[in-house]
Amino acid sequence: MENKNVDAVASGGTPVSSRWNPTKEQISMLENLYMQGIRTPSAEQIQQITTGLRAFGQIEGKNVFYWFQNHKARQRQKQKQENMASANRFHNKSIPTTTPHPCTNVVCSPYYMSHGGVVGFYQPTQYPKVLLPGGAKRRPAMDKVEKTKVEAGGDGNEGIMINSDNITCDHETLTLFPLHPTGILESGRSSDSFRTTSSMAEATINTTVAEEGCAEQPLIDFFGEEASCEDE
Amino acid sequence: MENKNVDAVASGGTPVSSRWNPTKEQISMLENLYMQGIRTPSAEQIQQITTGLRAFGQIEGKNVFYWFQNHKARQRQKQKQENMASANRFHNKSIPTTTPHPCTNVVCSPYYMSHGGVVGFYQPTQYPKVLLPGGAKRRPAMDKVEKTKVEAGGDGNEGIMINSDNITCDHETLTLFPLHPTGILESGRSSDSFRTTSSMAEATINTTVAEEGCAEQPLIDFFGEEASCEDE
DNA sequence: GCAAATTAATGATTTATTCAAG
DNA sequence: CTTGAATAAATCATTAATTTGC
Repeated sequence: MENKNVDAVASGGTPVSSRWNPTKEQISMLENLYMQGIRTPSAEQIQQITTGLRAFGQIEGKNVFYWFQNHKARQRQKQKQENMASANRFHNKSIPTTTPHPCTNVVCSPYYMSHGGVVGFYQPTQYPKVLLPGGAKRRPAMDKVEKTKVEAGGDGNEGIMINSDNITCDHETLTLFPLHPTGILESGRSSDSFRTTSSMAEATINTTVAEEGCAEQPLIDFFGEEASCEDE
Repeated sequence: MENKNVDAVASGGTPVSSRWNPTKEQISMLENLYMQGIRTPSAEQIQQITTGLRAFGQIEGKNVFYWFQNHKARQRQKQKQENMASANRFHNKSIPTTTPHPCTNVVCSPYYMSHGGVVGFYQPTQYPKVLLPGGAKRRPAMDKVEKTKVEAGGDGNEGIMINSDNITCDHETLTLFPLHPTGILESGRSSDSFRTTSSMAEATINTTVAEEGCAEQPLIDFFGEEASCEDE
């Protein structure tokens, strides 16, 4: 009963599970990461998380990605329902089945981390919720700072920024999963224009194709040139 | 005047363009593909298209993915506006600023290809639009074709299926971009459970990291184990 | 004619919704 | 019913068109 997800690609070579079945440990760790404030992990983070969690069972990057997406969304809607319910308790009006515009400004959890870094497994009872007032944009980054010449010479301190909705991690050492407190990772600068979850859309398919050399490739090949199978 | 997008990574070494700037040829080809019915290319297709279009300039898989997403969405909303406008001309009622539910069932263009295959650059004047009746599901592709044992040995004829919303490409040889009519590609079996745009969420980051061996990796490393940098 | 300012297009992300497996 | 997976809608942000003042 422990080993919930059988490896699924066992003997026959045919995968018997079409979708990821997370292990207890995996879920626990993902939840922990979420608790630490990670809502939309960057590509690198996804990669790291995946690599880490792979020790506990079959997992891919997209699983991590989807997990965060879904968890965030569902936590939010749960929150929203709770909010609506409590508001309803106050006003005692019947909720119309088609919710008109139930204040969509509520975000889930900025979740200020404790200053030190290592947070571990502690469970906060409640996430601080913030109601953005009407005119609050979602991404405070670079509002209109002279677009034409951005690199004029400002502080080169944009750092990692984690980019989630409004995570305010103002220190650069984000200990994502300090099981061992020895992990002193220094989240260096990503040194690229990527910052958000461009983990998706990288179109890598390295799971599907790119398995057996050239023989599996020619699906489109619309140029009709001598399909050189060697991408680059 | 002609060469609109300069290479942008020319001499200085600093990339001055943060986002993809498609070439005229690239756009033309993408539009052509779209016209042929491709709306949500599969991972393999994205890969192929990207490889093909790379001959005309810097391009990545995610660019292709995003292009199709955006183009589809914007074609759709353009259609919707047109429909709304014409309906408005009939009824002569003031449009409420918040459109109630203006028949969202309209899809853009199934676009039956000509039987031969080679279509080339010809431009149809108008796309045949179809109105799905109410109960049309969104994903007709591979309704329940036993994912658990994909390669069991059934008819290896699932082909590419294009999987868009309701593209009805019932023949397997979809010449995507027959500049040279010599491209007789046989759309082989994809042989995996992937079919839709799982091109996203693959979390590959091979653009951002994975550039300089091990030194760039340790961002998360949450397990604190001897970060072996070799994923597998 | 040209560069700064403004607007329009559109590439890139995030969020919401939906489908279906377990 | 829960939740992984996928897609569509909404939104943000950057680049090209364009206008405008000189």
